[in-house]
Amino acid sequence: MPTSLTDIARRLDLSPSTVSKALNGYRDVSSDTRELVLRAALELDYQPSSAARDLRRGRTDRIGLFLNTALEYVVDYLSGIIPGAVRCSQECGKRLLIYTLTDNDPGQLLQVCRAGEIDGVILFSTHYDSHTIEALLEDDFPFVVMGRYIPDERVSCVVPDYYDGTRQIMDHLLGKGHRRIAFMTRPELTTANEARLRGYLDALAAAGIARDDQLIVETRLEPDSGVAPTRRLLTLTPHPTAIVAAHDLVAVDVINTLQAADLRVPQDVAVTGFDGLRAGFRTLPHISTVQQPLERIGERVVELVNRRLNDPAAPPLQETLPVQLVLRGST
Amino acid sequence: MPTSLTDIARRLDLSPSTVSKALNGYRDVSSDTRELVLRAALELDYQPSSAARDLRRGRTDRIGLFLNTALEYVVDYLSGIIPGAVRCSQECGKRLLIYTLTDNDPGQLLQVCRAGEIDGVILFSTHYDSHTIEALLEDDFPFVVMGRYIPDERVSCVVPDYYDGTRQIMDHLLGKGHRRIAFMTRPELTTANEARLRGYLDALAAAGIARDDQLIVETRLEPDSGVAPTRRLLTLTPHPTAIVAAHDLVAVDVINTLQAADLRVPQDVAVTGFDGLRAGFRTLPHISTVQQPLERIGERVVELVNRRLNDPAAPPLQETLPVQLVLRGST
DNA sequence: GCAAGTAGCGAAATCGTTTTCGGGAGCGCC
DNA sequence: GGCGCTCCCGAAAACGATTTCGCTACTTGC
Repeated sequence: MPTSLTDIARRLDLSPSTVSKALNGYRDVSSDTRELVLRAALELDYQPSSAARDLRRGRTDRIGLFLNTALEYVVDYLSGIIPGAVRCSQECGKRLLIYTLTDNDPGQLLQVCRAGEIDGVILFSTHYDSHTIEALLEDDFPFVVMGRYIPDERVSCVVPDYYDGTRQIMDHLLGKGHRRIAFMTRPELTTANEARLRGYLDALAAAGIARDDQLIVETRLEPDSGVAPTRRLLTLTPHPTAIVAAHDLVAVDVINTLQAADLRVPQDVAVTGFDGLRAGFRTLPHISTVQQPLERIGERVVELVNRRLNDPAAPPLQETLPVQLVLRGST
Repeated sequence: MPTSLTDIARRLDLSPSTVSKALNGYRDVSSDTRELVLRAALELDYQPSSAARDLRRGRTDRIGLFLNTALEYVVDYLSGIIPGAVRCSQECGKRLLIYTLTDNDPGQLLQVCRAGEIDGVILFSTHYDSHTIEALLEDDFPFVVMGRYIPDERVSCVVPDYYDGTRQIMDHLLGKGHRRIAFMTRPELTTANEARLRGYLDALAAAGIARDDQLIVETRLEPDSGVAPTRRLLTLTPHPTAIVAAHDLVAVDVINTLQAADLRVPQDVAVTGFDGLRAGFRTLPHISTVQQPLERIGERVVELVNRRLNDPAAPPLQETLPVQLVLRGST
């Protein structure tokens, strides 16, 4: 049995109210008793029951982030996001919790929110779950979507500039003289993929290069998902001289596959990634990529949730954060 | 305002007690009213307030896992552990929460435990924090240590067989004819490192090879931490023909460094990893390693916490799980 | 017809806080 | 001496669930 507030009260022959007020910095308690209370609390390792306190105050000062554990990509990405999110939530006096979904069941997210386990939630699903979002809106529950643009002015989101990032990559490759540039996209029709594809096509058009659908291939988020598409690209004659991968983890597969086929990177084929994950350093050469401001995304996403918590009437915000081309060895 | 139990009671003209009993499967409520209650709960999207319920029941059905976000290694390792832990905790009717420590402050862990936010906790710190463990023992708070053997019969832990794994690696390398085998250890004096070192030395002794301290080098857990030690090993004449890395992420660095020095893996130098992380697939060749039963570790660790929750008198258990040598291209 | 049992429900206590309200003591001021 | 004020403190009502206990009405058994 942990020590409770009444334990301290009994020990000092005070009322629970006074003890509570002493601990919470109310002014109507003498500095002498405050001193006594604080000392006793320290001695007894007192920690207020979070359940009781949450119940009474009607809030938890906790923010949840839901994680789909199935995907390696998610973990790498999150490890970049979390430091910023944690720091920011601490500054806001909140705690960041990561919930692990079993079977990626979005129903659990709604359960947790409705049960009041958390005050707000950060959505980072790899699939756009419109039902969940609709339910959260209906419940008027604070949430922010991360890494995915949601075309709905009622929902806040923080996304990197996919379009600009892709154009920067393309301009870089075109500047190096590449003309046959392959593009790897993902099968899902998200606004992110759409923005990247648009960046690719616009850049080609601006350079006066005709679109060649054979050079546009799909990859998934699973491990080794970049291998097969790369092999397919190599069967083309002439094969592309540059491959724009959907993200860094795919780029790793691409480079490994190319090197296994005795092609040199970047001399024979240049490769680019996206996101700026740490995986980009795990190949030789290191991967040229578009660095997302991961920490900053983490910060902003928590800030937006927090803003909404402090002011329920705060209007939703849709933020696009600038990205940066990082040239390493693969181009 | 989410719907509460009394909302349902008012709507159906019942008492809160009856509604609660209907929802919780008590038998002293007619099937008719039960039906009504369940229907109403569904219609109103009712979810019991977790704070109120936790407070009244004196438990939360939540298990916490504390994460030090600073280290890449931790994230990779955890992504292997989590699926098993999540599945098992769901089967036990618990939820697994990941807490993010700010500044890796162990005080926060005690706060969370004492506040009753969770019923039990899984410890996975990269530093052995004896004060935290002592405090948890004193509070009689359920916890299990993961991936680290704690020489104290009062604490439960689940660890892979570091000694056997290292011996398997060594026997494999010795069988291939290697005689100059370098060993990378970590600076901390943990039982895990000690077991690995012992495995290395015992294997050498069994093969009648003299210990050479120049071949034993230290690495840290940070990115690129394998680069410098590898370079140092290459200055030796003759340089080692095999390098036993502390874990897979270091092995990646080792391989990259070797290849950058125009040495072929495994023809010129063989390399082994440890743990069986996904990073082992991100090099060419893939890394020969010792596969930890990651999912199983996740399962067991949750099971041990759960066992302790169901039976407070259950004696602590210290489990060593078998590991498996996985040969890929790097040896 | 009566005692005993059962089914179905509600009243009320409880978990440990927070917060409002009021009250007594002490003081200064006119 | 009365009035108003400040300073401390405690009583008590919440928050929303769970759970014990008791009550009524009805059935059953003899």
